Amino acid sequence: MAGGVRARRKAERPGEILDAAFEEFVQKGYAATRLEDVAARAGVTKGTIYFYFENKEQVFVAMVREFSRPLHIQAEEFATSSSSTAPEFLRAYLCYLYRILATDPRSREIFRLLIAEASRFPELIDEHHQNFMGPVVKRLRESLEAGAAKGEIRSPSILEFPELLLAPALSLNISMLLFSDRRPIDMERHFEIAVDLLLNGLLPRPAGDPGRH
Amino acid sequence: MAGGVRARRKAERPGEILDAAFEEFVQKGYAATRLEDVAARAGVTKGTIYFYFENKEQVFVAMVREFSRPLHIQAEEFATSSSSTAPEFLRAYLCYLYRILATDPRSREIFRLLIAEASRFPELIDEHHQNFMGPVVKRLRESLEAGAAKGEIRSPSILEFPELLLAPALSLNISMLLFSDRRPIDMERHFEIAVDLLLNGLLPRPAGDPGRH
Amino acid sequence: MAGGVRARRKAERPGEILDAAFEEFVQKGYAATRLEDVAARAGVTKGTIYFYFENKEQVFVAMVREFSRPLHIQAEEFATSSSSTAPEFLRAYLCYLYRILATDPRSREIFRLLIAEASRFPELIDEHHQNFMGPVVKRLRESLEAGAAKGEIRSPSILEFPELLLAPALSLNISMLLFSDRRPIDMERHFEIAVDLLLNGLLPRPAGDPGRH
Amino acid sequence: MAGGVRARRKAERPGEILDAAFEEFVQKGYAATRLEDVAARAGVTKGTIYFYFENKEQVFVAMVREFSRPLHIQAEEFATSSSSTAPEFLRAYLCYLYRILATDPRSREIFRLLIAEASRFPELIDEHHQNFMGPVVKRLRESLEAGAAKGEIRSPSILEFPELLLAPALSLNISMLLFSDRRPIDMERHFEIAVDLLLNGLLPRPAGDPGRH
DNA sequence: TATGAATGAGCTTTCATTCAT
DNA sequence: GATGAATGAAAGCTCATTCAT
Repeated sequence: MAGGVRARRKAERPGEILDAAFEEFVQKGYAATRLEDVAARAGVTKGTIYFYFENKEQVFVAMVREFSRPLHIQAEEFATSSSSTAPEFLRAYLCYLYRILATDPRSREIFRLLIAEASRFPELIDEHHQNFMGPVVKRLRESLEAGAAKGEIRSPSILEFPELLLAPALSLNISMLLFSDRRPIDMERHFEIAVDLLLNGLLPRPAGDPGRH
Repeated sequence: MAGGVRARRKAERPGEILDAAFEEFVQKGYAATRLEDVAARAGVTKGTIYFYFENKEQVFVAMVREFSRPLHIQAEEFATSSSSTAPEFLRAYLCYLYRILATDPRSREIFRLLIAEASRFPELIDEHHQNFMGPVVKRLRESLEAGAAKGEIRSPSILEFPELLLAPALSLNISMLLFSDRRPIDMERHFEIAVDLLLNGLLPRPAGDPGRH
Repeated sequence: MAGGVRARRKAERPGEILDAAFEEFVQKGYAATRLEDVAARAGVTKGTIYFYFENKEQVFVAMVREFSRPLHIQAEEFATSSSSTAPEFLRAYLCYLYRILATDPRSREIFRLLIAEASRFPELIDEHHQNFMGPVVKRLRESLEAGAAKGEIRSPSILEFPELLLAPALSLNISMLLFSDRRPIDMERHFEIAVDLLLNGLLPRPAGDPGRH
Repeated sequence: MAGGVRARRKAERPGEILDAAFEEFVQKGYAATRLEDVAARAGVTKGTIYFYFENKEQVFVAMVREFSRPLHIQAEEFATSSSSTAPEFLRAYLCYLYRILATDPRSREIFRLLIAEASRFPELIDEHHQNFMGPVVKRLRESLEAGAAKGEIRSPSILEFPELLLAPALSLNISMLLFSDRRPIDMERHFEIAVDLLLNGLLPRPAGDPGRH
């Protein structure tokens, strides 16, 4: 069919524009990105962008939403996933957070953009909080509560700030943003050490303490 | 004295401009800040800014340097401060980091700006790394090494990423950036819980383990 | 045809802008010309100029090139035109130079601009030298050489500075620049007298003087 | 005496400023010259210039007047100098014009500035015409007339445009402006050839040609 | 006299946005 | 649907000019 290719093209246009927008916004930030460069990268002209999106802000918002969706879905899935013992779950959970915040380039960059442009796009932050941070912290709290009830958690005060468990992954993300090319980081190792630190702490146990297997 | 008022004025002008620049850049980010607004806030006109600074970039750079100086001095002092036992030092150290990254408004905002504008001002990041991050991590590593030698540290692998100890403070900074007004945070409590988490970990000790008081 | 008017418009825009630029630059010089005035004269807005040209310098350069082209073409043609006897050719040649430098308003003004803005646009001078002055002087020298060989030229030392033959036309150009409106000049007459002066000199020959060795 | 140096300084200030202005205006042209650079070169500050001169225009005007004065005086002297035979006078005259227009750097540059900025400073052109061009052309015409009466001049029509005799010197000036660095010019030789060309012309005379109708 | 901080009008340049085709 | 020429509101920056000291 003659119109097939064209129709498919047409259906894909917005996505191609958002892909291009992602690259440009990540590279230069919101204000310094020119819609003309986005268009060029997407292989269209400026006018075409305005056919699909209201204005520059909406391109940014749509792009962030588009690239955040997988995160939101995963967060949702995690929130309803079957739990196991607290230590096991927490390990799996931290692993997931590392992937989102530090390992997977797409997610990592989206997070950076949110941090950098937070004050200009409060509604995006709200969405992110509602769709990602909220479920994640909620699920985290439930697990910690369950663990605390079973005596698997040493100090239940962590329930006041469950997001502290995100800190290492977040910290790694920021480090990569700041010192990106300057020194390579072994993320696998970073993860292992962070898990060990959070679960078992820095200080040794008194003699005779086997810790936990 | 005849020239007193004017001379004093003049000597203070650059500082007043940088104060105004701080407010504006923090509020709107680098690109969205208009130098005219900075001037108005400083009580001068555009031209005056160009009398003291080469261009917008240099205003930003000078401002970040100006507001980073206390940090750099503190970091240097810390790096040469007398140590005590590892647990004691680490607690004091985390307290210091909380003040820098989350509690003191000036330092906190400077840190955010560095994060947000990192890619546009790599030389500022380099400076910050050299003057703040570097000494801090160095001092941290030394303390951890000393502690490990004395058996005060459980797992010496933390020496591979001493900056993990910054993670809670950094995380709090980001949280306040993202969700600032949405919910108030008890930073004192956050600090206590983070210290407890890092030093003693999440998981309980087997029966008979007194941990450490 | 639907797109006709617009397409034609578009194709003509750069030319219209350069026409307007010519008028403004000639009237006020490079530095004192405002691109906004050029735009207004061309019936467009400032932004349109930047759609077709990189910046003010490039507008100037493009304009000079555009208006120099006919000169360069003519110079090239002259350089390859069939010669006749030296006196005949030189007369025709001086006539041509008068047209370029003094009579034709476009060429005359371009020459003035080159003189006035020479230090800011050395590359334009280079081009002009290569495309106009070069061929002209070359052709001139050939003719003088041929004439000298045939004994039609009295003193062959003119070959060291063939451009001396341009002097009257150049001088007239400058006079018109300096005293433009103040007194009208009969250019036809100026030409005749200059030709007579150059070809036959001021002084009478003594009786029986053959004028050549 | 303490005030001596200072008083002398003071008396010299305007001259020093004009010297500096000369260098800057010659180098960059009127519009592109910053009064601040003039001040710096003169070893004073911007404000000082405004103490001695009304504004930028007046600095330029005063400078041109200052540097034109020797020319005007010389022109006046020439206008009243004792004449000799036309050929002798004309040779001396052309020599003088070469010095003014091409050889002496100060005069040469002033002439260029007048050419370049003619349209912005018509009153300077008027002055120059009245004080220099006028007397020179007048004196020239008188000499030519005397020569013609004595039969020393071949074709009296030169009296219609006596300034044609300036053409070689003017042409050399422009050449040096346009192609200054590109090739060195032997000005002595240029002068000799120009004199020969003007006085005796390019073409040989047929035997028995009386040279005047 | 001389200074130089301060001004502000004015210029170049950018770019999101529009719209006739 | 898509184009890209055209717009015009900003914004950065310059610099002649002023004036309190």
